[in-house]
Amino acid sequence: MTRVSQKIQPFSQECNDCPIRHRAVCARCEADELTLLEQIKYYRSFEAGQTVVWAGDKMDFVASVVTGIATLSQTMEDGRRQMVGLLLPSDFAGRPGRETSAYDVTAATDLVMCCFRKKPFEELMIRTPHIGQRLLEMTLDELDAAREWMLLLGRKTAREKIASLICIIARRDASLQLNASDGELRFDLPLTREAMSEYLGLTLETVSRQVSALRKEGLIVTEGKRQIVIPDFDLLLEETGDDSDGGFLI
Amino acid sequence: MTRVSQKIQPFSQECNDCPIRHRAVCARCEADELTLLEQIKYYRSFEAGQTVVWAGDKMDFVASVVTGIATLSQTMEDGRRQMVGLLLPSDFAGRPGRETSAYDVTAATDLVMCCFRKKPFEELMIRTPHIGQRLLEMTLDELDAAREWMLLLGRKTAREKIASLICIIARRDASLQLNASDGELRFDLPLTREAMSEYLGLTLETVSRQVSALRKEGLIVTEGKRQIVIPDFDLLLEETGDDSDGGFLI
DNA sequence: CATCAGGTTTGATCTGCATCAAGGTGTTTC
DNA sequence: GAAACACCTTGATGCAGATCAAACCTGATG
Repeated sequence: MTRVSQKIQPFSQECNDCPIRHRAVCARCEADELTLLEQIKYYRSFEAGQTVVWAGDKMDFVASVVTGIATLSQTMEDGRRQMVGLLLPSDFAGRPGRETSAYDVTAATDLVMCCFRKKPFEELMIRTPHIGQRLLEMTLDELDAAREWMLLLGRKTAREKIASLICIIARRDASLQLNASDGELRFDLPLTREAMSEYLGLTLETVSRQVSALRKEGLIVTEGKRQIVIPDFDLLLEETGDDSDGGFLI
Repeated sequence: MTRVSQKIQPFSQECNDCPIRHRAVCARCEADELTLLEQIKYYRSFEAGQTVVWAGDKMDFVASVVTGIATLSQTMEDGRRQMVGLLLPSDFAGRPGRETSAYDVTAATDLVMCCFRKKPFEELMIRTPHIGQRLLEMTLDELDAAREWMLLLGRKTAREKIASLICIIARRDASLQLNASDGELRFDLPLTREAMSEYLGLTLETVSRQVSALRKEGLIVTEGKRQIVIPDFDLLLEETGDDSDGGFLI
């Protein structure tokens, strides 16, 4: 049993529409709450590259990702960009109690989001406190992920950053698709080199070079454009600089 | 009126012991809730440099900073360290629902914390939902701060990092002490060069050089060891690389 | 007062990543 | 099928910040 499979916490796919992702139990989705959510929800689709909202724009909804990948980014006046959030299916976007978006929200791939109008959602939160509780849990998880990310940005080398990102995606992907066969791990890396560079605080040239380096050393195998195979997850994990156990759980 | 004073959101000093800091209204501290908190709280003092808990250690309390500064840091196997949280008076530490600390918690200065035993605190959270609500609000604020911090770590130059840190401390300090006289701003920078470097993802030599550079250019004035004067806050703000308005609020 | 220790500054040199530049690959469009 | 486009790779060069090293406070201790 490899370290990957140990760490995976599968959660029910059927709950993607629920604004609060469930890690395990779906029964907590009480019927009336779901009915209320039903009434205020609507779907929006975006093509890869499209912007969902710009930083500073009005954002009168909260949403959860159904399929695809969305990113949160900040931009400096001179154009330097840093990704600060990566939203995979079932992840939540938007902040109750805030009028405008603090970040650019962008579709990294084709994207479907399940949106809930903010006002009624906030009212629902007051009526059903366990939505707030779950939101708190999720926010604390995101904060932990952000702090792991800060370590990556502040202290890791380019090589370690790339290895870390691949491991993070692999884990998340595995936990979504439950395709973790021991040893080898195959998945889609659905980010462009540019998106990866924005995630990692590097330039896209450096990303390209380091990916090539890992490929040449056999730590990863690339098939076609975006498909990645990790022959030995533990071996790649050693390149991340992370503590070999404990580690992060994103 | 300078940008500093515009942004300051003073909150009552008397609420330091309350595990949830109040930004404005203190009246929400209902009497019975405070009584319950009274029963499960105790104080702990630490000297500058002491460790409160190590990452991975059992942490059976949550706490808020009464006086002094605490830091959260992560350490890599080879000793590289990155600060991921900076706790000033009234800030909250610890995560309900987690047994062990994910980070090293360290006293950056002499420190007094008001601790609450975790178990009863969690029970209290269930009984009084608005504690959870405020905790959610605070966690969202922390997440925003973490994301601002990620931009700093990933994209800013050493000079911009230093300027940003000084502005952040100045703002927080001003909001605590309400001593914001327009124009000039005087406060304590209570971090060693090493702590600053851990915050910023730099070496302490680089921190020292950049602080000297800002001093030579007159953007800051240092008095004695740790006292800092900012003659013109807006001028320093321009060195941070941040959007001149909007910006971050922590 | 001399010594010491923790923290700070400054200098010299090195290096990892950014920058600038050019070419490659696969996919869409007409 | 050729042109256009989006994305990726690789090479050459430069520089910001790391590293290594030494000296400099300043307050504490005997």
